[in-house]
Amino acid sequence: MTDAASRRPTVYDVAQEAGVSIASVSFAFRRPERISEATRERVLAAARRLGYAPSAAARGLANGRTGILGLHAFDLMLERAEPRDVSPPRPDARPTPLPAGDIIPWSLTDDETLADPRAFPLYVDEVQRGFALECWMLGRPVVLSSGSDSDVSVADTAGRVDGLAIFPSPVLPAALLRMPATIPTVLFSVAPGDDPHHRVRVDNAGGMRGLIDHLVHDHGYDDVAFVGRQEGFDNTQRFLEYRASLARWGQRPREEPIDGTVRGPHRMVEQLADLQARGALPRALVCATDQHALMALDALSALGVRVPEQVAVTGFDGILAGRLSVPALTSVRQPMEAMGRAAARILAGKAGPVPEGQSRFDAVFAPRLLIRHSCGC
Amino acid sequence: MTDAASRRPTVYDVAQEAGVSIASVSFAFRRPERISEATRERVLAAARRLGYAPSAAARGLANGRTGILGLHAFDLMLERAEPRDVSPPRPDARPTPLPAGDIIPWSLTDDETLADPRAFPLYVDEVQRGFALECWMLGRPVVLSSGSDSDVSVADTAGRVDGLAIFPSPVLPAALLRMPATIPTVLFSVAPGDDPHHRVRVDNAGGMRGLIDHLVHDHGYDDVAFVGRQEGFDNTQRFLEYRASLARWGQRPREEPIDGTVRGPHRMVEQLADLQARGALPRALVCATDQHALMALDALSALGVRVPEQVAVTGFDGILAGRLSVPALTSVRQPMEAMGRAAARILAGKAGPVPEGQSRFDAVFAPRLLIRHSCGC
DNA sequence: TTGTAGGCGTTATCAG
DNA sequence: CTGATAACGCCTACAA
Repeated sequence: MTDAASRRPTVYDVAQEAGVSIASVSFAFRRPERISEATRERVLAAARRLGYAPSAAARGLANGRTGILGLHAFDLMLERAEPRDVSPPRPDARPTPLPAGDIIPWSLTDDETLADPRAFPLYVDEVQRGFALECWMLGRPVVLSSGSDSDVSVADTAGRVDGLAIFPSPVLPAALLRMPATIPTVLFSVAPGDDPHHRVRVDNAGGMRGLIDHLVHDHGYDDVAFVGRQEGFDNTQRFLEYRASLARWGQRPREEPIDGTVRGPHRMVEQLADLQARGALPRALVCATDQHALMALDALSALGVRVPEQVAVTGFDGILAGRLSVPALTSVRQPMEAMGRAAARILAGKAGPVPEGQSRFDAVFAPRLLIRHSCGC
Repeated sequence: MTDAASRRPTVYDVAQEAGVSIASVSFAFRRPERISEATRERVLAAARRLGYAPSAAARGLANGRTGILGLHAFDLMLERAEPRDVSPPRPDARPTPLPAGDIIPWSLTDDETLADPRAFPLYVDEVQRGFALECWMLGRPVVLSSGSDSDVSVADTAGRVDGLAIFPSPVLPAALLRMPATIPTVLFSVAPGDDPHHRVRVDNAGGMRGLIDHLVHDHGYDDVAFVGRQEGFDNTQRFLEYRASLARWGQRPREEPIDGTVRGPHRMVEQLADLQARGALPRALVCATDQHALMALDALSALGVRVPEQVAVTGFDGILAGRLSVPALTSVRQPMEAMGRAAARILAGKAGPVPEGQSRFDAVFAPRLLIRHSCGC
C-alpha cells in the first residue's frame, strides 16, 4: 500500500512496526517510567526507522494545551521595512524565485543594510530576545506573529498558544475584543486597567524625571522642548512627566511639542528648520524615543546645528543605535530583556503568585539614565 | 452547567449560540463564499460574544498542516548566556518570582548588558530576523526553538511545523536521524550532501579569497596566521581556502593555526602571549569569525600589541559588534538577512522551482568584503 | 506491563 | 446553502 510510504507515520504505524499497541508507543515517549525498558527500546527503534515524530497538533488537541508561548507584534513589517519598499503581508504572495546560478551575487540579496543598527535591533527586538531566551530556559518553543489592524492574526495566534504577550498598538483594544478570554495575556507598555490582562511596563515617569533633573539641574538648561506625539501609553506618560518635571523646577514647557513620529508623516524637520530660522531653537530636545532622537540628530545636522553645543538632544529606550550616533545619545534605558523574560515567566506560570490583593501582574520596571554625550556631558 | 462558562468555547458552543450547525461555523471562518452573508454575520457575532477562537491544534490535526514554519538552533542558551551564569534549559524550572514591590529596581533585572553588541545581535540573530521577516510577509507564524544534543527538541519542533530550518551544530547529524523524513528541511551552513535537505549557505571560499588577496596584495603582509578551530563546515572551509589562497600567492601558512573557539576552552590567549614572548607574532591574524576576531583584539590589547600597526586582524560574518570595536573590524559579511529569507521562502514553497537536475535547493550566497581599519586600512 | 476505546475541536465529504 | 458525520493523531482512563 502506498499509504504507509507517503503519509507521515503515526502512532499506528510505529505500533505495528514495533508489534505493540498505540498506547505503548505513546507511553514510550511521554511516560517512560510506565513501560518496560525492553518495549520502550523497541518502540523507539521502530519510530526512528519510520521517521516518526509525534504530531504536536494531535497532542495539543488531546491534552488541551500546545505548550507554546506566543509573542505578537502589530505592523512589524511596516516598522522594519521603513527604508525599503513596504509591501504588506500577503499569504498568497507570488513565489519570489531564488536567484538562479551557482552563487547568488550580493547585488541580488538586497541586503544593503550592513547590520544597520537604526533598523535592528530596536526596542521590540530586545524584548523579543528576552522573551525567547526565557522560553528556551523553560524548555518551551515560542511563536512569533505579526499582523495589523482588522486582521484576525492576534486571535489566530491566540489559538496556537498557551499564553500570549502582545506589543502595544493603536489597534490593540479592538484586537483584544476578538480574543478568547480564556488564554493568559501579557500586554507590554499599556496603561493599567480593569481588564484581566497582565502588564509589563517601564516606569516612564521615573525615567523622565531623572532625565529632566539632569538637564535642568546638572546642565542648567532653561528651554527644554519635547519631541514626539502623544501616541501610545509610553509616549504620553513621558510627555506628561516632562511637563510635570519642568514645572517642578519652575520652568514652563514650550507651548506645543515638536511633532514627530517614527512611522507616518510628521513635521519635525520643518518645525526644526522653522525654529532655527526664527532663532528660536530650544536649548534641549527631549525626545519621546531614541528613534525620534536619532531623527532629530539627523535633522539638526542637516540644518548645520551642532549637538550638544547649540542644542542638546536626549532619547528614551536605550537602543543600540544610540551608542553609535554622533554624538552618542544620552537616553533612558529600559531593561528590555528583563521585561521580555518577565512576560514569558508570567505566561508560563513561573512568576510566583500574583501580588496580594491583585488579580493579575502589573510589573513596572525601573529604567536607568544613560548619560552619554548628546546632552552636553 | 459550569461547562460552557469555564471551557474554551468551541464550534459547538458558537453553533448553538448562533443557532446553526458546526459546519456553518467552520465555513463562516474558512469559506466565507460558501455561506450566506446573513448566517455568516450571525456566526461571527456569536463567536465574538463567546470569545471564541478556533483551535489551531484541532485545525492542524484536521487538515494535516499547521501553517507554521520553524527555526531551530542548538545550545542557543549556551551561546548567548556566555557572560553570565549558564544554566541549561529546564522545563521544570522553579518559579523565579517577579520581584515584589511597586517598581522593580534596575539592580534586580540583571540587565547589565547595556545593549551589548558582543552578545546581540550575532549571526544567528540576523538570520533569524530575515527568517521571521519573510514569514511575516508570507503571513505565516514562526516557531523558534532551541535545545541541545540528545534532546528530542528538534523532532519535537518538527512535529509542530510544516517546514523547519536548522542552524548548524556538531550534533546536527544525530538529530537529523530522529527527524521525520516527511517534513521539508533547510540546513544553514552545512556541507552539501546526498540527503534530502535543502541548503542555505555562504560562499566561504570566495569570501576568504577576497580577504587574503586584500591582505597579501594590497597590504603586502607576508606572515598571515589563521585563528580558529576547524569545527563546522564554515570554519573548515574558511581555513582550507585561507591555505589555498596563501599558496596561490606563493606563501606558506603557519604550521599550526592558533587555537580558538567561541565556546569552550581554547588556548588563544596563551598562544598569542607565547608568540609575543618569542617575538614571533604573525603580521596578520585571519580569524574564522568576527567573534574570534573580537577575542583576538581583546587579547592583543591585553598584551600591549597595537592593532593594526603591529598585527592586523580580520574577522568573518560581519556582525554589528565589528563596527564598534576599536579598531573597527575588517571582515567578510554574509547576507544573513537574505539567507534567512531564502530559507523561509524555500520552506513555504515560494522559492520557485528547484534548479534543473537537482533534487533540492542549495542556495550559496556571495559574501562581501567589508574593509574597515583592523586590517591596516 | 500492555491493550482497548473514547474524546479532544476542526475540517471535509456528502446528503438534503 | 446548510446539516450530519467521519476522519485527523494522540492521550489516557480503564480493563485485561
